[in-house]
Amino acid sequence: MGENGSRRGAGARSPSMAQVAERAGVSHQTVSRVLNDASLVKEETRLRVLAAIEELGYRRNFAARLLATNRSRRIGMVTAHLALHGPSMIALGVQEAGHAEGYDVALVGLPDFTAEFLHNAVDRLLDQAVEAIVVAVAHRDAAEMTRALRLSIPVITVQGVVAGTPLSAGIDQEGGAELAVGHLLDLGHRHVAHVSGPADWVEAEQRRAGWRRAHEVRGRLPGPEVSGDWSPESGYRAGQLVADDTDVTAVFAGNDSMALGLLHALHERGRRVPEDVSVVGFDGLPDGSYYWPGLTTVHQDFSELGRRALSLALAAVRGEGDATADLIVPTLTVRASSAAPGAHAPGQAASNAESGRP
Amino acid sequence: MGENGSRRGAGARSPSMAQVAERAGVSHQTVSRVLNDASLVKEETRLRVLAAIEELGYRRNFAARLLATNRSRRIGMVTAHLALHGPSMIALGVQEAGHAEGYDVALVGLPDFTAEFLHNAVDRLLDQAVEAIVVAVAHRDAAEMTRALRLSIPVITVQGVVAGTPLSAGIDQEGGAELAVGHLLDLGHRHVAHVSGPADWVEAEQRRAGWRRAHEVRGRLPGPEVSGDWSPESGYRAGQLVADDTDVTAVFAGNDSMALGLLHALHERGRRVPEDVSVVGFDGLPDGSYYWPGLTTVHQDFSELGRRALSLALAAVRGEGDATADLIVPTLTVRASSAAPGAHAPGQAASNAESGRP
DNA sequence: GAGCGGAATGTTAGCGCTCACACTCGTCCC
DNA sequence: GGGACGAGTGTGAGCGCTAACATTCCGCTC
Repeated sequence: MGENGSRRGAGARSPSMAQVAERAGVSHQTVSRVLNDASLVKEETRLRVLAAIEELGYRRNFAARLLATNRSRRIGMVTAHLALHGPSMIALGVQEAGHAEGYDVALVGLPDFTAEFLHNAVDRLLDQAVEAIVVAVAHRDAAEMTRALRLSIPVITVQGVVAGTPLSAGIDQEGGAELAVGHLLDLGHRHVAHVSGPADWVEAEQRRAGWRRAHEVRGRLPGPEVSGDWSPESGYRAGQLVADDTDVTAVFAGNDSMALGLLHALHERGRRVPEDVSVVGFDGLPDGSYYWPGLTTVHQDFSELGRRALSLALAAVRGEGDATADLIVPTLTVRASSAAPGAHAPGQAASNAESGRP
Repeated sequence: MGENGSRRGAGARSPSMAQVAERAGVSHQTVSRVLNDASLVKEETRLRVLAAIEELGYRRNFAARLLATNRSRRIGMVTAHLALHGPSMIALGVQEAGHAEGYDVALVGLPDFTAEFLHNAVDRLLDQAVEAIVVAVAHRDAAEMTRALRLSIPVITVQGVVAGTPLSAGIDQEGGAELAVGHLLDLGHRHVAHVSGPADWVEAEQRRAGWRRAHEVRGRLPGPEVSGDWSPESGYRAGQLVADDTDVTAVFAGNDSMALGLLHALHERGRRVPEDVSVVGFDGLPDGSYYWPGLTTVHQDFSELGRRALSLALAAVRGEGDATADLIVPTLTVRASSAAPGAHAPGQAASNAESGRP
């Protein structure tokens, strides 16, 4: 019984090209042609084939196609901290841009950044025959570790990149930090304290450099530095120190999360923001404008970063050489958490200086 | 020149099983056996094959294997709002659990929830021959829309599920909400206001139901209700209304983000939290404990949810029927934002009632 | 009406793997 | 000492597709 012996495999096989061909009364190759370069097929035949495809609910078998062509049209992406704003936006950007180019993007999220996880992730992607891999891990070692794998496909790094590195796309961290700190200094603060990120992150180092540079170009000495680990908790601890030092009137936090913890500590110790202490963050988290008070921050365009990374990947796949994307210039979003030193609370507007929304 | 004519395909082909076989002096089938059920191969041969694999840097061709077996060992997952805490944690949970079971997880993030995007995403996954699809989209229509596709593979829904629906895993939203609101009522608040989520989200409805129920079982009438859309902005607007109504001493926000906006509005209007108004959220965002004041919230175990979804998927793939996972019971995390009505500010501890950390 | 050329289609041979089955050995038993 | 047996291995076909080549068909020219 039944029309098909289907002696092996798991689930029932879906209709094959041959079946479509039979139904349309043509050869399987004509079906293939319709699906690929329809140009050489007579319109009438084409329609007949298309109808057969429709009727059978045929869909091209990816595995067979890949086996025959050896081209997966798939890009791999590995990212740690998928739960964070930046990485997930980058991933989304890469995916969208990939789809627009007819590429599929295989995303692997690392539960944590270790050599082993990275190895596994890459392994998994290679199994999927990806044509290039985008690594969005900001750890200092990540880029090196990935290159150390000596893959035969292009590897694009994003985040934690040094300007000019081939096959990398990044955001100008130092410039962004300088922008933020300059803003505070120009408001009249004598110097600015810094809560830095972990030393083994390239970006932490770059933001720190921008902080120092902003002081330098104005002929000032930088304020005190406290080291954190990106977490709100570390920002909170830093805030406790800062709150006790009345010499500090402005703080540049290495990211928005630490700024959040910092604000918490300042409130707890009764220091007013921005009247007593101004705070500026980095990242542009969407929630930042609802922190108390609304957080002045440096906004990074992560989606754009993802898009650039993907186009680098494609260029490399097409053998167009190892290009580098220009660094993306971040922008400063001024809200209520930064003001001139000793400024009066400007009423309700204290909450958030952004126009339009709260 | 060269040892291989390699007349087609893109990049150079990697070594094949046949080449490994030749090098090891065995048949390709023996190599296959070593890779699969090593049991039937003599130890000595096995080692020889393994050595050849190592030397050649051989890796099994996934496409060929898939073509022959018709089993991809791949699960698809589609999620909207990948940038949000919940969805990304679920995705991570699914991925991890999948890997542990030897399955690969293909993740597609929807830039937005529309029928077209969903369609595309599913199409993409089908191309990859996934054996099941986990849909983590909480929109009311999502589950229906996905089922309407009449796929021949199992579809597991997660988020926005109704208890008892086959092939679904979820968190007890109503129970969680009841827990939160009960906490406020038991602190002595006469009634609790609610900032609800969008009406077309199942979860918004369920949390709302829990809010009502908590009042009901205590013989109270619920407080006023304001509708929001999950965003901090909508929470902020709701907060402006709540702040003007001194009758409101406690608010249950549909999620933590809205709670954040709500807090912002209350501060702006000079209403103290928790002395004048208590606030409780829902989600358990990691940042919540650093909001000002630390946010009492309902904590959901998203990773566990992801894990359960995956195991349902595997069970379905193995034809073990359309099971349902028990609803996960969320827990209440009490912090400084909730207190008895009219309570005095308990000094520094006001910031956060959690023990151990700030 | 033979011959030609290009458009349209068909035929065949793999891509690298797994599955089903065939085969070759020793070993053991009656 | 011949046959049964099982451990270990080899052989051939086929999964569904594409690439290269072969073939047919048709309208045209001279």
